[in-house]
This record gives sequence, structure tokens and C-alpha cells, in this order.
Amino acid sequence: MSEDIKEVSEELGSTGNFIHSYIQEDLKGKLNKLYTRFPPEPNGYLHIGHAKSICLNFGLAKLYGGKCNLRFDDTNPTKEDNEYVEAIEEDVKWLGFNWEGDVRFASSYFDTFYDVAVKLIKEGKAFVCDLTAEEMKQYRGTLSEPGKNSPYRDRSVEENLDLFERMKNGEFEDGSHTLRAKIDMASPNINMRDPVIYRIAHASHHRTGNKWCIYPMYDFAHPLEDAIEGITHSICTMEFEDHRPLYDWVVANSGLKAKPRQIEFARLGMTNTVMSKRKLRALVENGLVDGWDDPRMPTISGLRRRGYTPEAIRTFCEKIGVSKANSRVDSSLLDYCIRDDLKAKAKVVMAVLDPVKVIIDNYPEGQVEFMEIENNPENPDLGTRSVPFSKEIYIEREDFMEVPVKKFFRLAPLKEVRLKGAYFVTCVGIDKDGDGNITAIHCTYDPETRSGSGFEGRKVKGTLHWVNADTAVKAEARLYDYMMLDNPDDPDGEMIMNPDSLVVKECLIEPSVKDAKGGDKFQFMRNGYYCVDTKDSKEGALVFNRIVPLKSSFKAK
RNA sequence: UGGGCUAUCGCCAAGCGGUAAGGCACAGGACUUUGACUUCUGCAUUCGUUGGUUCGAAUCCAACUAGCCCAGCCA
Repeated sequence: MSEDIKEVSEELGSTGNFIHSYIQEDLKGKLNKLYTRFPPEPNGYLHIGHAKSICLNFGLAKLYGGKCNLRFDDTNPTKEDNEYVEAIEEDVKWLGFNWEGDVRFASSYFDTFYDVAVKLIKEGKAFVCDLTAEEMKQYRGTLSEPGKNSPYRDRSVEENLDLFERMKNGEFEDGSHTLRAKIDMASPNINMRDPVIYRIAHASHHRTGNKWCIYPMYDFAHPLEDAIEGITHSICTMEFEDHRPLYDWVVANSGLKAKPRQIEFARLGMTNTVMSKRKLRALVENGLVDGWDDPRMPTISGLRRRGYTPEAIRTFCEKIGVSKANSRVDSSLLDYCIRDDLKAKAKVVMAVLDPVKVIIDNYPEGQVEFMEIENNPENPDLGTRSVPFSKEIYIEREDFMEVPVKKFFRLAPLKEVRLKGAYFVTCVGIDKDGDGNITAIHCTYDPETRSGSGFEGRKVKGTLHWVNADTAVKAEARLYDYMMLDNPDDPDGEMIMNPDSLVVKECLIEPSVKDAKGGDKFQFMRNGYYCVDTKDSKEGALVFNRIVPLKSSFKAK
């Protein structure tokens, strides 16, 4: 095992984070196997911040030859639902991770939790408290003043046992009693001021139904869950750092042998999006987005629908690193990751989003030629396809300028450009309507310049994508941009929805995409990466989501 | 103002007493049948501040400063 650690350590080089140091330290000592867990509460959908935790926990387990559980922390029935457990399982699988054995549920340990609570009562380490929520708040003290002992703190073990059993049996109303750990009301750490470990909630649980009407609190349940499962390293986010003394107290007093170690890291923040469940829920409930899987959402389901790949998300999670410092990662890093993943995977096709007609005056009327074009110049394995070409085609409106700016390589009067995979054409005239708008561009082509003919006579600076007018497929393109904008009026960082986060266009695409299915990904040449929408795309009425635009160093000034 | 944590390039982030890795972003050059990709080059004499220890400090010590978290019968 120490050899393995050495190898891992060398492999990591200088990229290892502080968690690796802890784990390696522990593995050199008493432990011989790493065991982690990903423990979401099933009360919402997973987002890319969870992906960071998933990659960390499952990734660490894999790296050190250990195991990782998927466990639902379902200790609060009023907020949880089976809908979420199913969605979460799907997301974790989709991201490419396999959990150890069956999915675990905190709720399947409810009997054990109860037994530990009884043990604590018997040892004088827990008591039933009759204080109301409001009274308890008064007794708790403040950040700078110590709290006071509850008047119920010194009840006898017998009375506590009796009361706790009656709590379990449903004799009391919600909020009338709690079970509290007896620790220290004067502790500077508020979490240690006799924290509540069980509350009464006459609510139906999505898995245990009406069997229980008392439910354990996170601070009590979580350390026990970890200890029961033999978790060695319980990795969570920074806000739980203050809870660690309580976590350790529960483990130490539980009678369980395992001694999991809690390690905290900073949660993910990203620019141009929101990550809090509350804010995401508000967007969904206010109808500002098309559900939790709206392609603008940072949810795993949203990213998946948008066209992000698990590989890209995993790479992103590796690249952002893990530390304890608050941070907001620039969204451009995620953009980079998906482009990098798709560049050799996606077929490159030609699509025109803002078409203007081009008539090739000297091309024979009625003639159609099929041009053989490589699907991805970087990846010959993707093969070639045949693209029809004829007298009338469409090009991108922005690829023509009647009065070109300097350094404009594209089409302009009397300028020659290459049509990708076809011929060189020269603009010889323009048709305009009564308002002066260009309705068609007239060109001539040079038959000698046919693509693949080996023509070397002259060079052109620009290559344009195009679609054949007769055979083009009409489709809907949904151009997504960052969901949120910084709000200059709110220095606290409350963001506002980007009004241009979705722009819908009708576009024309070469016929090879005709049979594309939901989830298929393409590069629209010179434009960006697109994914066929899994919800709204139909045969004959394709809908493409723009995953991310291509970079461009061209600036028209 | 009690306790906990954090502070290294525009954004992440290595660094663990021997003289500032890497990625993204950005800028410029080459290449190019995608102004993409690829490739080359540039990008912190300086590590929140101020002192101290040391031959030597981002790394040790002290004092400041700033930011985040905690007063749910949420997780």
C-alpha cells in the first residue's frame, strides 16, 4: 500500500491539493483503504457545484484504490422527494461514476440512530428539552455571549428515556419537545451549545412512510452515517467546518468503532450564473427558464441538455482545483473544456444562421455537383460526406460587405473567396430591394478551382461556409449565452438575468443533418458547437442548442 | 465586537526556509480549404499590509487589514 501511495504521490506531482496530503498521511498510518461518499439531500437537482464534489469523492476513491458510496441524506421528510433521488442517481451515472454496492439512505439507519440516542440518554449525555423554538433561541445566547442551560437539562435518565420513547410513539406535537446533546452552553462554538439532535415531525417520509414521527438532525445523523458505512474521509464544504467538533463528539460518543475524518473544501462559484438552490428554484418557479433542465441552467440536467459532455465537466472539475479559499471560477474555463472535448469528436457541418442568397451567374442552370467534404479535418476516422452544390446557395450575411473594412477576408465586390469544399467565387454584382437591402449577391465561379483538384494557381484569404438553396434543411437554432449578468446596481453581487441569454433563429443547414437525433452534437463550421435538443427537436423540425460559440479573433471595426 | 476559516498574476491554483509551476483569459507572430484548431512568444523582481528572525522568507514569528461562515426543532 505504501508503494501505491508513493506512486500516486509522484503521479500527482505539484498538482495535488491539501486533501491528498491528509489522505496520504492517514494511509501511511492506521488506515489501509480510502472510503469516501457523496451524500446529497434529495431535495433538488444537482448542479455543477455538486459535480465538483462528485468528481472529488469518486475521483479520490479511484485514485487511491478505495471506494465511494452514493448516499441520500434523507433526514428531513418535509423537503425531500423520490423524484430527486431518481434524478440524482441518473446525473451521477451520466457523469461517469459508479458507486460502491447499492445506493445508501440515511433513512435506513433510523433504528441505529435511535439506539445511539438512547445510549446517550443513558450515559447522561442527552436530554429531552421542552423549550419552544423561541425560548431555545433566547437560551442559546449570541455570537459574543454564552448561552444558559435549559431548565430541563438535569432531568433524570429515567424521565428522559420515558419522554424520548413517548416522542417516538407520537404522543407529542411537532415542536413541543426535542432531544438535545448535553455539551456546553458556554462554548464559543454555537454548534456545541447543547445542539438539538432529534425533532418531532409528524410527516410522511418518502421511504419510511409513517413509521417515524421523530427525525434526527444532520449534525447527529451525518457522522453516524459515515461511521456506519466505514467512511474514512468525509469530505464536505467549508460551512461545516464549525460543525467538525460536534461531528467528532457524536462519533466519539456513539460507541461505533469507525473514526471518519471530516475534511472541508470551498464550494464552487462561477461567473455569469447562480448556484444556490434557492435562486435556481426561483428561476424555475417564476417561469424565467424552461425547467430545471433549461440549457442555460448550471444543473447537470441543464448542461446535459445543452450538449455538455461528462468528459468536459470532469476536465473542468480537475482544472479548477480544490482549496479552502472562496472563489468564483470564470465561465470561460468551462467554455474551453467543452470546445476542447468536442473539437475532435463532433462532425463539422455547414449551417447558415443569417442567410443571404448567392447566385453563381456562370454555373449551369439545373446542374448539381456533390462535393466530398471531410467530417472533421482533425479526425479522419469521422470520414467524409457528400454535400450538394448548385447555382443558388446561401452564405452568411456577415460574410459579405459591400464596402469592406480593412482586413476583411470575406466576400466583397470584385473580391474572390473560397466556398468550403467547392469553388473559388468572385462577387460581380448585388441585387437590392427598394429600401437598399441586399437581396442577392451575384458571383462567377472558376471551374478550375474545384476543391480537391489540386489547383494551385492562386490563393484566397477567405473560406466561407455555405448551403445549397434547393436542398437546405430548415431548422431552429437556439443561441444560448450566459444566463446571468453582474448587476452594477447591486455591489453585493446579486445578479440579473441576461436578456440575451436565449436568441432563437431559423437557420439553413446542409442536408446531411436531416436524420440527426436528440443529443447528437455538431460543429457548425465557423460558428460554434451545437446539440440536437432532446425535448423539442422532431423529425422534420430539428431544434439545435448552441453549446458554445467558436472563438474568433476577427473584430470588425 | 465570541468562535472558525481564507488571503500568491484579470480568474482558478501549485508552492511546506534556498531565491514565484501550470491552466483559463488576454496580446502579438507563424500556419490554415473553419479569422477555429495547432504552434511560437509575451504576460507576478513579487506572494493582503507592516515589522521581526535568518546568510537566505510566499514559506517561521508578531501585529494589523480585508473577505467568507456560524445564533434552524434545514442540510
